[in-house]
Amino acid sequence: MDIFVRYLEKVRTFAPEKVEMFSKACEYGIRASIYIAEKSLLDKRVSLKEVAQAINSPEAYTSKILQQLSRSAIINSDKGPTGGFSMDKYMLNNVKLSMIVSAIDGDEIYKGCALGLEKCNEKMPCPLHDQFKSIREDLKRMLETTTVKSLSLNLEKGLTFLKR
Amino acid sequence: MDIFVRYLEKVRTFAPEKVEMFSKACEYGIRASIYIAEKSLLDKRVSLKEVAQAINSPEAYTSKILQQLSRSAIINSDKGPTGGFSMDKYMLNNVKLSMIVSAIDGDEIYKGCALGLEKCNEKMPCPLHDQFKSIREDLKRMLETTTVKSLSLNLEKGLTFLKR
DNA sequence: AAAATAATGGATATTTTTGTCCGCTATTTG
DNA sequence: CAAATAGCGGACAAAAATATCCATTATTTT
Repeated sequence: MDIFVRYLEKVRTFAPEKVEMFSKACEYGIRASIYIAEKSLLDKRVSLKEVAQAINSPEAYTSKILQQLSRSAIINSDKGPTGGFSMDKYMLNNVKLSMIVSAIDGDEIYKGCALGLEKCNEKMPCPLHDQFKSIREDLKRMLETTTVKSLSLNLEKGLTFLKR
Repeated sequence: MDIFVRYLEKVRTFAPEKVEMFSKACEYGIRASIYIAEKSLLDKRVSLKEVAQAINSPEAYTSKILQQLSRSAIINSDKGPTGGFSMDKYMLNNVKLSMIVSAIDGDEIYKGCALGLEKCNEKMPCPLHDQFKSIREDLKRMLETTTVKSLSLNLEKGLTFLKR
């Protein structure tokens, strides 16, 4: 058994430790947005510290991501005492997940080739082009139709969770 | 215009440059497997150099990935002159994409939580749990049902491409 | 048996992503 | 207008992914 474990450890020395759908930055960005939206529904601003605690993320790194979302006009940020992050009524009703993802990760996940080929298209498809077509389209449609508001409402109702 | 370009450059200094579905290692691994399978259908072994050229990947890095696939018993490797990589008849008929992906990237893409939460499940779902359910299932099903052989046949027919 | 060939394994280097630190700026409150 | 608060921006640090180098091992050919 011990030998087996060591073997497996050795086997994975060069390969990625974890591969997920979005980057960590994007995961934090989505979680933070949902939390900020939830509080904005109650007309509350939230500080960086509060956000980081609520979504269990590193504070300084989260700060960078919120800056990015703020520059992308998805959230508002205000300095000084009583300052913090918020989402205005218009954004609350209109921000889709796709906007957050493209502000942080870009559009590669559902636009790029699954095998990383630069020139992969209908005329010159990679071997997985057809197989991925519907999956990418579904992902795209889902991100473009899901509003942050709807997600924050479920969160507020205690139906979903942002931590751990 | 110049100012605009500089602004955009600055804005993305902290975020990922590119986020794709699979790791680079896995992309190379899938492409290499399809190429090796194509040649194995003609009872030909291929060298590392030939593989790297065919799929346009860094040779030394590709070597590591082929080692991993070899250790995972997905491909065979033989040393010495006339040596190289190949896939035996049994593997040719049975290897699914899912086997290559889990040998390199693991199962996180379709098993893990889209928002990176460790304990995300039906009882305690993240805000995107339901939205991602069918997408992850579709991805899983596709990877588990697509054979490398079928992909290599399309490649041989000139219907698909592995480069650029 | 020697030479040539091709993969292997370990060490190391580079690049990207993730994460931290800290002085600065803007805003509010007293 | 001074003090306190909270985000901003730039530099820096750590960790992970990607990539390279080279000596060694196994195999085949001569």
